[in-house]
Amino acid sequence: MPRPRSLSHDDLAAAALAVIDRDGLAALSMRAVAVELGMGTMSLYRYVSDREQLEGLVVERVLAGVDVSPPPGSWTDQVTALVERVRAAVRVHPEVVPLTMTHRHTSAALLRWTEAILGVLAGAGFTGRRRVLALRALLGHLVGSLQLEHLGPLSGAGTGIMAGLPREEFPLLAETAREAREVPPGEEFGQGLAVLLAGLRTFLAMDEG
Amino acid sequence: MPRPRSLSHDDLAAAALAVIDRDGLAALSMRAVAVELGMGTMSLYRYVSDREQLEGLVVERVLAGVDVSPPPGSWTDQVTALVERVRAAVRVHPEVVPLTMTHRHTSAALLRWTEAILGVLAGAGFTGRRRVLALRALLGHLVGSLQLEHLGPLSGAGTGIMAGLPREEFPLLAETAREAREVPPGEEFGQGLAVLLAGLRTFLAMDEG
DNA sequence: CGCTGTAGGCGTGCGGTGTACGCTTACGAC
DNA sequence: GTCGTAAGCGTACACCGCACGCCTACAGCG
Repeated sequence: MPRPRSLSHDDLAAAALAVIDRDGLAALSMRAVAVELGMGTMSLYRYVSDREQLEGLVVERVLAGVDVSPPPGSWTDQVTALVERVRAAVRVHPEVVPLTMTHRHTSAALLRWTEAILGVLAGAGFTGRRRVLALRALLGHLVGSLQLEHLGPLSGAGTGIMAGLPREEFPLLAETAREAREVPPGEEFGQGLAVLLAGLRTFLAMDEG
Repeated sequence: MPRPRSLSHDDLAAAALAVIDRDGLAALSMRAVAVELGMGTMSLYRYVSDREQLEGLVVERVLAGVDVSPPPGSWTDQVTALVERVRAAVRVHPEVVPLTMTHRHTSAALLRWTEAILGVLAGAGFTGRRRVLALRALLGHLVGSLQLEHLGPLSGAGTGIMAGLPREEFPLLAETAREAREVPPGEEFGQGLAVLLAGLRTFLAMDEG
């Protein structure tokens, strides 16, 4: 009976995401989001109990569009597609990567995605503890790659520094870093995933044979 | 000729680490470290130009003790040992995990470690781009596993929530989460690494054959 | 011994953060 | 038209990193 809400949770998330995309994750603050929405800072707390919860809404918004239906193909193709879709969704907003780490376990979208991955793994013959470890390994690769790519891409400054390291002390590192500068992020991620899947396939074969 | 320094960089790092271990990473502040050292907040800036640099010192201290000499054995055994040593060093101070992510590329200890890993990979026959991708995959697994373990261990609350999910909507997730609660973190990490190494081995064989 | 210059240590203050609390005000139902 | 509820906001507090300037302990020198 009192006045109706003028904003939805998704409006909040969109405003926060706009701040992040424009000014970076460090610029995300309750005040900044309030300005973005044209309202007072404390008004946000009518919709959200916490900065924490607002961050969760942002993550949810980023991940909400991910299609969790496995495409036709082998189980490795299906896993690859599902993992690549998450990566693609996150890469559109690189600055939210740290948030996806923190709020990983509260995202409904990610729960649905995990269920889909588990479905593929189960269909491939992974059961019990093997399935737990397979999921965890895939998740580890996804998280690790996103993190590495975000705060130290192969083409970035860190690699440049390594490439210029004294060759007598770090011969391999210097050479490898020079090589690394020419590896595009997509290939890095994809090949790493392929290695992991090859390993999982041998484990599966061990189990069956 | 003026009065001598009364603190070393390592003293600062030790004090900061004490704060982190006692009160958590969120409690790390220049003021808290100063209190820990029994001095004024601004005195810290005689030793350190920045909070950023102080964090770097903490990471360096945590990683400094890691032995980078590969043990005898196969190349996979050597890689496993080196990776496990970093994991062991970081696990002593779980709260610094996020810092190790951020300051990864500025740590001298980690550079030496990377050089050692590359030495093992080179000895095993990895060259050029293959070596880049192998290193990156290993680093991805290390980072991802540390991150996952830190903010969502299999035995933690998140897994418990998943285990209690509605079975009609998330049948596999609920079942897998129940199974996951009994997987110790060490096994999770070790098996994931084993899978990755199995994959790398097949890639190496492909290259040779 | 006393002087002197360097650099260690510290106090204050500024602009930022998240958010607790209480007020005003718009609105739907009677 | 009146009333109750909840939306929206202003103020205030405790915390943060850090710029700036002051005071002072000390090593080297005459």
